[in-house]
Amino acid sequence: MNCVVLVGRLTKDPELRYIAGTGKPVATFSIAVNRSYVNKEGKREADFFNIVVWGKPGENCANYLAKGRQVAIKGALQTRSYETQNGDRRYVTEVVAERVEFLESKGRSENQAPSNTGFEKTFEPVGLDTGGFQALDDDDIPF
Amino acid sequence: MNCVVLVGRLTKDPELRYIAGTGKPVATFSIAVNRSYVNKEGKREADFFNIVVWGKPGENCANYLAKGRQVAIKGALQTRSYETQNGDRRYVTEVVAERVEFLESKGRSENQAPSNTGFEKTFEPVGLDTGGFQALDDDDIPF
Amino acid sequence: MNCVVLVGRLTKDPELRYIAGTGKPVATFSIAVNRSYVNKEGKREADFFNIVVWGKPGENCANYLAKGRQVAIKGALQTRSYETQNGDRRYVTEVVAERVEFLESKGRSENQAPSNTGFEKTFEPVGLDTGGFQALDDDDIPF
Amino acid sequence: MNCVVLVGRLTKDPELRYIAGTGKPVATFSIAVNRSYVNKEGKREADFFNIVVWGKPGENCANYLAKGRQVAIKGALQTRSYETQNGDRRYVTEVVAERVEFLESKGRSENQAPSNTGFEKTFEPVGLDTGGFQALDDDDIPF
DNA sequence: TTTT
DNA sequence: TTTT
Repeated sequence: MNCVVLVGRLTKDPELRYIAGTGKPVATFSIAVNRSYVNKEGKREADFFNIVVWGKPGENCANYLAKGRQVAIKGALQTRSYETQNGDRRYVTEVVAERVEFLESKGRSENQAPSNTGFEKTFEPVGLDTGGFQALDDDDIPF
Repeated sequence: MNCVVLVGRLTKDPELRYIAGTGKPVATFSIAVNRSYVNKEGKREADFFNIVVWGKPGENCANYLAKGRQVAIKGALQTRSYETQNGDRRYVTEVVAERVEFLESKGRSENQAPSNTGFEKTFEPVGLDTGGFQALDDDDIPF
Repeated sequence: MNCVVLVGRLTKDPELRYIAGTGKPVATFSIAVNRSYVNKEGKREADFFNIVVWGKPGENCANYLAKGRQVAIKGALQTRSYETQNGDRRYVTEVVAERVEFLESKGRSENQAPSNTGFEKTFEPVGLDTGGFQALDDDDIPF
Repeated sequence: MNCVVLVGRLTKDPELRYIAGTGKPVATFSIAVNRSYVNKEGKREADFFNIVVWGKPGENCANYLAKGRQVAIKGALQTRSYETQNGDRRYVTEVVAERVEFLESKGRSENQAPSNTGFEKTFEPVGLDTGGFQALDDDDIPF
């Protein structure tokens, strides 16, 4: 059992890639999630998480999301390791999203999805298409 | 909003530390969580996550858990950064457990909690005492 | 292990009550959560859930939330039974919220929290004070 | 966003039905989830939830699960209404499972899955086949 | 109507 | 650096 739910805001625009060979789309972005408590200086900090979205939903994220947009994400925590240029192994934890819901943003208006996407009206949450969970090759690391 | 639920097995015995200054206990361990799908070779892989448990529940983990034990964990994902000896910043993602439930293990009997803890009978799940969520200092990194 | 996370909108204003004897505050309201899929008529339906929030966070909900506001809720599923006037037992499932985050609403402006609450600026998510999980007496049923 | 994770034990054997028309299988059962806290008499109570599992995973539940077995369930909360014989509308909340993992039971041995299912060895968690989320007709109520 |  |  492995379940993660996060609500946060994109720290920059999503990146969309297509896996060599299969052509499978994968979007990656990171979100800032405000902590529920404040630190000793009385400030609310945030945590930053890398999100991976496979398939058509990934394309939807790339098309409709942008820096500053608020999203609700459900998925699974995943660890991945890769080799650095100096040959040692590094470990990364990321969230493979099974579902991404676009919440209202009202952030900086320059970051808004263009109104002609019809997004604000249709409110189309994206679900991950089946079979979306699979490993990236080492030479296919999205971050 | 930041919520993680995992079910997995300890990869080794928990480590218990006490924060310098406050004396606050903190247990750390990592768990293996089997993936829900199999890889191209038809094998079920696992993900490995670092778990942090503060306070009395952390002490309970240190006392009653051991390598191989199965647990259900609820908590929040957290990122932490630290400086390496060569001066660059490294980021770690871990799960700060708000609740740890001990599931039946029946693993290798040498790893079992001793029966005189009464654990098997009373089934005492541990809850995190309040206020347990706070940052570790850089010189207090548990991993 | 018992964990629920929901994002939805209040179907009406919260109700605040104080438990006889202890004086403990408890807020109750229900939220509409849009389903992730559409029905055979191509419409997106919603599910409606009863939410219970104990203590100071319950008072915060009563003070700052109103019909139409969007919230993210983390809590535990709970069943409760009560006797109807004709003497048979009825069962209710509700979500006891451990945490309620106020998301931006921008709904109907009459439903907005008054701007002088400072809510929009300070973004003060509420966490449940400890010990908040306990049973209502039969004569203290909030719904 | 609508996410539930539960760990509990079946209160009786699952029931398997096939929807009239489509022939789609659906398993239903209820589980007892122990609360994380004890009541004023110092006893740990439980909550009872109805679980619905569609498709092949539902058949797997019917085949391999039995009263007393421990499971981890991930899914979505759902409300359903039906009309009673005296014509008034009743509301039910249930968990539509998207994933059911069989945990070790070691309960009453008569309730165990027969060892020749290979279940204990292969540990085959069931995932919900895609498209499994849909409404029951009123005349198809599983509970 | 409830499990260990 | 990993568990059953």
